[in-house]
Amino acid sequence: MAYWLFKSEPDAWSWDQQVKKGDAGEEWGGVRNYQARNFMREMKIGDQGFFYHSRQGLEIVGIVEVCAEAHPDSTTDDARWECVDIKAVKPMPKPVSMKNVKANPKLEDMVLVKNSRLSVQPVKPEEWEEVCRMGGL
DNA sequence: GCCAACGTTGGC
DNA sequence: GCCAACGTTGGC
Repeated sequence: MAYWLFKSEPDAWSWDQQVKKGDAGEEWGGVRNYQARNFMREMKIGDQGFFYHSRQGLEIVGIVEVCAEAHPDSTTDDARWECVDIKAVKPMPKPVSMKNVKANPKLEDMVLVKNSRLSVQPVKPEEWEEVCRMGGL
């Protein structure tokens, strides 16, 4: 079981929209970054991820689960791009903000802090536990 | 809204 | 294959 983090601007695709999709989930399409795509190729069904609101919100608002492994991205004909499907699992009782993440020494190596531009990122198990604890889970 | 950081593109 | 120019992202 691996852990990940998915970033989205709530203007484009928000946690609420993701929740409304329910167990059907939603294709995480539109990613045009090789690093991010490569991480999606590594994902397995059942892997867990944080759902993070960038630009507006700047906080981890919920937990999602991978419900389809990497497949061609339907938002393009370009065969280079693939994506997974994810579904909402549960919201964070207390969303964990970027500020809180930065203030926590245990999370100083998180990709979210180190490379804030990467839209799909791996999360270490110890980071996962720490963020869940901070989020009230 | 600004702008630094990063990834990609394309001329050489 | 280098690297300058450009476009985009995302925290502030």
